[in-house]
Amino acid sequence: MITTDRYNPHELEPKWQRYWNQIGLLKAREGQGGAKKAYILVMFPYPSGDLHMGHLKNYTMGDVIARYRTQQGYAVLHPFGWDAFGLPAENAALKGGVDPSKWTFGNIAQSKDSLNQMGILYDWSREVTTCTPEYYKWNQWIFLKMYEKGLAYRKKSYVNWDPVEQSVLANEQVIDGRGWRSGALVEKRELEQWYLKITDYAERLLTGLDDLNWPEKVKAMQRAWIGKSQGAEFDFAVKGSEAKIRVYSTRPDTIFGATFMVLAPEHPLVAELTTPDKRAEVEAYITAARKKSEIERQADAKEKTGVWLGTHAVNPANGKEIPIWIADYVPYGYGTGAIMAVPGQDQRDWDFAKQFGLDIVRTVQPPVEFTGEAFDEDGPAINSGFLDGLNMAEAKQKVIAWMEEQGIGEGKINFRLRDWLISRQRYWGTPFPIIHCDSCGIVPVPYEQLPVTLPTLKDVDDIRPKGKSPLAAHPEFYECECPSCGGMARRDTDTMDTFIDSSWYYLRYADAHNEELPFAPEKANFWQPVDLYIGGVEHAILHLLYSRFFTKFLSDIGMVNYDEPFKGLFTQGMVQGWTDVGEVELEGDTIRFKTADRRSKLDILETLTVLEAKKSGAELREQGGATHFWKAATMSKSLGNGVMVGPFVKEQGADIARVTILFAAPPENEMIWTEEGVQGSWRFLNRVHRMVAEQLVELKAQGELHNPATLESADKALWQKLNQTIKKVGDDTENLRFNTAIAALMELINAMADYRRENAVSPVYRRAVENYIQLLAPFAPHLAEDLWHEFHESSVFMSGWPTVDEGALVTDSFELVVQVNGKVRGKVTVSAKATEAEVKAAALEVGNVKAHLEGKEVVKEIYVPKKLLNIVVKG
RNA sequence: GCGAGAGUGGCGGAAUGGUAGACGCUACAGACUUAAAAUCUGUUGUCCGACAGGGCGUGUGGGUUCGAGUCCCAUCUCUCGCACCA
Repeated sequence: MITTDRYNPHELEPKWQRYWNQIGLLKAREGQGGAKKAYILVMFPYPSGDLHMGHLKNYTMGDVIARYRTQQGYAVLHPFGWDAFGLPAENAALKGGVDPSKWTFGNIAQSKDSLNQMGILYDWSREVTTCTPEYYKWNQWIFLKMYEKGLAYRKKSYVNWDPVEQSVLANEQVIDGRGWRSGALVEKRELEQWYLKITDYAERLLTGLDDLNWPEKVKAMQRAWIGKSQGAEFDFAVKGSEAKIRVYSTRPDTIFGATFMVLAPEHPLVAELTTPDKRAEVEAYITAARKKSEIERQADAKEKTGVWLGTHAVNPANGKEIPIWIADYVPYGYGTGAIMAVPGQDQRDWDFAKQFGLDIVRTVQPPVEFTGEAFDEDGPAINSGFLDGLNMAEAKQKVIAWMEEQGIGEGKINFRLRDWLISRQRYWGTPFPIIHCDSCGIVPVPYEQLPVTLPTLKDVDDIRPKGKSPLAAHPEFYECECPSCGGMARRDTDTMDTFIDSSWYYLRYADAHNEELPFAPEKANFWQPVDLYIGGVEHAILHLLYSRFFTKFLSDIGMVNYDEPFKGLFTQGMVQGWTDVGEVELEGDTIRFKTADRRSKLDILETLTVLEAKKSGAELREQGGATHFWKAATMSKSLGNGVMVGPFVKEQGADIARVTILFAAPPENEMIWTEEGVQGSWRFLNRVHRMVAEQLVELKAQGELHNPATLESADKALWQKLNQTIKKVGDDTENLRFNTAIAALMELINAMADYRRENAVSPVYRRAVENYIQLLAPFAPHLAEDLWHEFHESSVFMSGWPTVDEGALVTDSFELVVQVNGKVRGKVTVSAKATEAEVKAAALEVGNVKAHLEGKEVVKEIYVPKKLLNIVVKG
């Protein structure tokens, strides 16, 4: 019941939130709605406590779609959970001595509160928290299944070591040579660790991308990461040795131009191929290379380093002896860790050859105008014996056939993707269900003994990083009986990468409380695949690739009948807030910062000109007699520029926040949260509120709208505008174009206000008001529900989605645009029934058109029915 | 260097090859008010013009077309991602 003329969100919002809980709105029910199901998923977060508007954008978008689909009568699954294992909980424990579990659940409660206050509805009965044994038991189960299939294995190898986290990292977690979380320079260490054989799925992970409704950018990133290349693998004989050096090349056609060879410093043949007089130099180089960080290795690609081993290989194509070098520009992990260097066709080899005075032979003829160094494009082969004259494709084919005939090599496809290293030397994660037994070796924990539970932390000091697993300090955890021989044995004390947790959580939602299996296949199959997955683009490779891998594996063992988890993906833009970067002083045209903290976080130079500042979107503001530098920046805890959900909702309202987020910009763009934007949302919702509140009595007194087809003039126009809006809001919501959907609603309320200036409340107006509330409901659910209950007993979300009266979209007159030579010269309203000749006649009557035709010869007329007439004249 | 995408008012942004700038913000003017806020009305790309109307206008240069923000070619700038992977 509307008790006041004022729109009072903080009074009505809690009321309807309680109501939705009561009626179980958005509780997922398999089979409801016939065959129509919608699985709407947002990437589950790490539970970090209080939320700000930046956190809320994707949840709001998901909620809009979930509510929209509910209104349409779909069976909707809109679940939520917590990616709860991970470092911050350990850090909090180290800092404050809090138990990681307590800390995590405290944060979850706070975050949940923020979500509820925003009116974001989930089926909380399916909530998933990854740090609970009920969940991670199934990480262990899946791991054991992979172990059985040979997809989980142990390997000793050079791994990425994060010296700050004191743990190893997967390749995907090393960004620009630094740990993705700590930002520390990653070192190489040789360790034995658990790996998952994601490389077995490389081809399927690549081809599966084609049919996905994902942003092209994300697909491109995954393709690049998988990095498929076609070429050949073949042997070079070593002079005076039995050893053969195997190389991989995508350009085997250039083999005649191979004038030297390069091995990666870690290559196992290096020692054997080094002559005694070179040994000291070579060993020094290897030691130096190992110490070098990735950053240093990449620092200046032009500046090549390397050492000749003192020996020669034989080019199998022309029998020439070519020197063997080692250099760190050849990565050991890719291909065979050795290359044939063809400086004529490869710039890196060219640079290396120039640096060390090695031979350069072109084997592809560049065009005459070519002025570059190495020529890596197509052209006729030269200096290449039996390949001469052939183009690249022909030469490749021929040389591979020749290699196979000679028995020295064959065609080969290579991937850049490496196996996934999943061991972590951390406490707060899933223990490996593996036992090491001196007599039996590696023994998997039997399924019936799962879960292997994480021991309670006794001493905070255990998790202080010291390079070995904290669980090794817990004999009560690792001491065990070997399931195979019954003797004394030791559990694996590492924990799993937290990305394991997020690789299948979307399947657990389908059956969150199953105690027999990770999920029942038939339940997963009902909901899968996810129809719309919303999250940040920062997960374009890591999480999305791992999840696809897991789904393909689970599909292979018959757990699901889909092998792509996320049919639709949407990557939302960030929310920025105005940020006080710090106090500055002005010297003429130059701004100089007095503080560095936020300035350096935002990568802003210490001094810059006023013009540069303006160009970057910054503003100078006077406050308390000092000048401060303000700039929009992504909301974050560390910058302190987040608009917090709790206080905002209390003072302004959840619907206002939702509309502000949705209307400000297209959802894939970043948006800047501003006070003006909030004002605009308030004005809009207030108008909607008044539209009902101020004429409630008249609205309720109206009868049903019976025969829309007989409407006249203003009524007819309103009916048409209403139906156009129903169509537009529906289409836009389908396509996640919330900003234009809300713009259409604003247009309609403008049209309705115009109608009321000249007309009394009428049945068609009442229908428009009711449909308006239904269209508004996904975006501003509290207000819509409140207004809806003025007219109806049940929820607006159970009221259906308004259908478009196609007949209303057909007009009986239209505005014809008249152009002369493509320029608009007039407009005239014409009956829809008018013939083309009548339309033209009407157009020629327009005064301004007449003037432009004066004394000219009409050459041509183009008529676009019901829209436009273009008269082409000459003279 | 390679890949993906984007350049439109003072700002965020709209425009199935067919009226460029919807909708909102800002600003200005007016109404209401003792006053302010809120609200309502109007104006708001730019230049000429009192109006009618006209010229110019979607990064730049070409092209296709009766007609181009949209399609094609070239070019510049920006954002994001990848980057010694042969």
